[in-house]
Amino acid sequence: MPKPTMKDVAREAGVALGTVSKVVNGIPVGEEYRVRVEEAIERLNYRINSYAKGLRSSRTYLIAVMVPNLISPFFAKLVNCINRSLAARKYRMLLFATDYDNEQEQEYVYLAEQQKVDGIICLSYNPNLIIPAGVPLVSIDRYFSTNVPCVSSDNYGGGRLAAEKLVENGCRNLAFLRIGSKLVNEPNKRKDGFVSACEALGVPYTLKIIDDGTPYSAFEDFLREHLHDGKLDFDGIFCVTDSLAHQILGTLRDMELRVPEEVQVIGFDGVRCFGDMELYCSTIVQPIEDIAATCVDMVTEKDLDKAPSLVCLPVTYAQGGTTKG
Amino acid sequence: MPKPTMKDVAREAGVALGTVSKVVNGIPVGEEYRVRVEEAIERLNYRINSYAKGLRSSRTYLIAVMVPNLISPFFAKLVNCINRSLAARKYRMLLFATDYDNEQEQEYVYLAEQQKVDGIICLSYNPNLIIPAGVPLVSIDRYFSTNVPCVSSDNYGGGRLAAEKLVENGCRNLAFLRIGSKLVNEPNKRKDGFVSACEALGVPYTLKIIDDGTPYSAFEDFLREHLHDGKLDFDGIFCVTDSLAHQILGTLRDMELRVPEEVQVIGFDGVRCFGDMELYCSTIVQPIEDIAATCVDMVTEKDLDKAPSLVCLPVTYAQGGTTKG
DNA sequence: TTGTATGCGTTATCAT
DNA sequence: ATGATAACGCATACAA
Repeated sequence: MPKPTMKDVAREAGVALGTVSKVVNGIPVGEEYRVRVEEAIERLNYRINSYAKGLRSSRTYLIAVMVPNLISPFFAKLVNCINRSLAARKYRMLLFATDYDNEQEQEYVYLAEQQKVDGIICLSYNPNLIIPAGVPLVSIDRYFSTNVPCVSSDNYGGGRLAAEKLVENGCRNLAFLRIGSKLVNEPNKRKDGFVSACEALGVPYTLKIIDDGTPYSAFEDFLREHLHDGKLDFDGIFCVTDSLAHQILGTLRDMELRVPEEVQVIGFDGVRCFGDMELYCSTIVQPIEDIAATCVDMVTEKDLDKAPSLVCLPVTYAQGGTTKG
Repeated sequence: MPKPTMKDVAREAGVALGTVSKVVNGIPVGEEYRVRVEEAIERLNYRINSYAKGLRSSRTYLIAVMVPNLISPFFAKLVNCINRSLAARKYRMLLFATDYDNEQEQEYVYLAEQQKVDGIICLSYNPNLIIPAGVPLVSIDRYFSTNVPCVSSDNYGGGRLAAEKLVENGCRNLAFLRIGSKLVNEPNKRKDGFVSACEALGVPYTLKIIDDGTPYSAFEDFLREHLHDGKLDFDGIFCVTDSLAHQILGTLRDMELRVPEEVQVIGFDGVRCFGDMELYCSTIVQPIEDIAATCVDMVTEKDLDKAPSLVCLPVTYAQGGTTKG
């Protein structure tokens, strides 16, 4: 038994095809007709065919979401929140994990286009990503151009906040640690904010920025160079991500430096153990829910053109045990 | 400028519509024609409309994936792996997060059906889930019935392995800790395997199983009851998940019990910090990649009927610092 | 081997 | 307000 179509429902209900369509789409129709159609739908267990619908109308209620992966808890939670926001608006989500592969990302954008998605939410660091006209696209964390809205957290402010918190907690000599691709400029804003606050506060600081390919041991070497008689030159370290902070904490432990007594550490992201338990470290928390909600708002909005080209969401500080306060 | 259709390509290339369709679908066609069509496609930047295609043909290359959420690192990694396996076969993924809501799960199954997905991979603990005929569905971790293939890890074997490893490492008095819904029977297999191994090895054991609503402190109370003069009755604890093990480790630390010297702890899942760093604890590792690959294999296979109704994948033990070996 | 014509299930535009 | 009918873009059986 092939799946019933509107035609079958119409025959079953003894009404015309168009009437069924109206009932299905909530368009007003005679009370008696409506009931008959609804009963017929129930009896036949009819379900609308979204392909036929998508072909005819332009709305598909499908949004493509592109992220590097779901292994990283930050991305995972982001996608989780986006999924919820989307579901609340009756949108479905087509998910693409790009694994940071530029070619794949481009491929997926085209795929999304041919899937006739109503929009794309993408977190990509591909500098050359070609964005097809006609499909609303919202970018997370990466600014492409004025006509591609970007939503991100206030990385600059977060960097400032990190420095301020460290100083507030008594630190007098700071370090900023970062690893990652040179192409990605958002993390650099964290650095810029950090530097700006250090200078405003008149606190000395050191930057250690290593490239993506560089092994982690570069940081160990760096820290060891700054270790004299069991005492570290720095009493406050700001790491560009919680993940890095977590690694650094391990290294500090190996060096027998007590945290937060001798060195205080702040990360960035606000990632939690098992997704919802304790923080890994004191950190600057990204407002993931807000980012997700904002993206969904924008991408499902009719007029993406008149959307702001950059939305910067406020971050907050959270004490996670690796700072004094 | 509306998007070009096959008709436009045909006109541009000076061939018939059918010829374009053949070229697009890789059906042999005269060399000269093929080239002309491909050039026209390139010129017009034509992309096939998957809704029209989906309407016409029955394959949509869309698979629906349903999981409770992506916050839990286990689910996140699972979805990540499924996404990869799917992509490798040119399938797209429609993602639904159910938040353990039975009603939503049912709703999503219907949605998937109307989206004409080629199959559904679902991780649901809904005992009454109605599975529509006609859409291949593969279940993860939950056995529905013989005609719904289920793939899961060897929970029973994992339970055995945990007990064996603890005993192998010198434990003489074990405990099994579990929290969760009574409805979910897979974790009970972990318990059953654990019990079976304990009895085979002649090692005394205690079970502490609490209900989903119960606060975590029930475990703290339990442990404190078994603490005499700073010494715990148990020297080996098997926790039903890594997440629980993680919490228990915190409690043991508060009780000033040294791990693994005084008490050894084994979790279940094999979850890692930040998705890819160190383990949280010694653990029984679920073969997530294999589970994902198996699901994708089965759900994309033509004849799901002749698939085995239960595939049980082997787990492994991994030392994560909370056991002696 | 290439072209033509029909229909997939729906929506929307018409008359009625 | 309801019913008939023409697209939507593509695949395919059939004719050339």
